[in-house]
Amino acid sequence: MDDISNALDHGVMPDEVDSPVKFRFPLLLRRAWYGLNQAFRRRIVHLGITPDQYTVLRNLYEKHMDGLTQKALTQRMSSDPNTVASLLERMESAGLLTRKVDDQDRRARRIMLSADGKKRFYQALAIAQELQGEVLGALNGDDCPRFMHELGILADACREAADRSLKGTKPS
Amino acid sequence: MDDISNALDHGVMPDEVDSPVKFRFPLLLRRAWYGLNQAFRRRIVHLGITPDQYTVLRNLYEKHMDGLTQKALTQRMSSDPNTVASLLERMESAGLLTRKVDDQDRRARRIMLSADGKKRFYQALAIAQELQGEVLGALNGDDCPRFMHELGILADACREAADRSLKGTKPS
DNA sequence: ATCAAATATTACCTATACGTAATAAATTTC
DNA sequence: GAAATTTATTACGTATAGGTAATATTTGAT
Repeated sequence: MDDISNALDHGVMPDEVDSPVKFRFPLLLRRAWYGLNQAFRRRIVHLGITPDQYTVLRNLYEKHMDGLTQKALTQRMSSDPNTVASLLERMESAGLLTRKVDDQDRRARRIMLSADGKKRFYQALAIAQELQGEVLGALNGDDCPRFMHELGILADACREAADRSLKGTKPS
Repeated sequence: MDDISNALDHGVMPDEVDSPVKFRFPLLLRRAWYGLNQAFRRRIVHLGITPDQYTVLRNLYEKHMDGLTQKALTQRMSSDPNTVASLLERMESAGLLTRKVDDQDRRARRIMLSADGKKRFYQALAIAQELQGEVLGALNGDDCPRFMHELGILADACREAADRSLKGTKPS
């Protein structure tokens, strides 16, 4: 252990030298994600919903005819069943949506947008689009599609790494 | 209100048409961030630390001579004073670091890495670098620097939007 | 020097993230 | 076709995000 310790102590500051702060993926991702969320949260607080709740509303809106099960919503949100369950519980109490046992599969709950949820979604949608415009405006318009494509590749790589890390540490 | 409702109801599915899921910045960011965190969390759980705690350790390590105040750490982590306070409280209890009143400013607390914190940081660092390699490997090596540069621009834009959203909604 | 304004942190609260275990219903197996 | 397995959800616990208010200190203005 002291070998490593000593080596690093008077050696390089790992990743501080070969990857300056401005180019570290995790740091940049963190900054972007928290910044975007904070901005959005502050702009929709008067609507009585949070960024995550907006994400739920949006997913439900895009499937407003037949709704979604919690499982399906969990996947679309890149989230977790436990998180989604308590999130939906709060949203149901707030009257934003309804939950009823699914007809085909009585284990599942089918979630549906309420009229009030729909109304609040519309208001938040306009704010979200305005914010998205402000943020993406910082990037050269021509670079945007390629950037999003590459971010998608990295996002998939992250998810795959997470899945691999579940069972035998790294079963390839 | 029904105007908007009707317009959207048989009009386009906003952003579902003009921005397919695979190109929505917030969705991709969310997927990448949660995926990366989950992967890292699962790989370091045996060290008894979380991804956020690793971020603290790393920041302290890079300043291991004189430590950091909570305020400084908060900024470097793109985080929040409240969050950092409770995070450090847990880490101090776990023996990963020490907190003592700052000599120059007795309002502030100076945080310093403990020997054990340093040891666990080294172990997590190797895992972090391995993971980073796996994820970034999905991207063409030549595209990486430009991508990081653009992500940095967007991250800054997100933070600025958050700051603007604090006071008068959008004071420019 | 003294009182007001700014600042670092803590205390307390609600919303998430996510791990583990329990439950119930659907699916597979022998 | 009943038992074993898988799957959707809930229950419960710890960690983090971040808002508001209280506290202690430092700074700035008079």
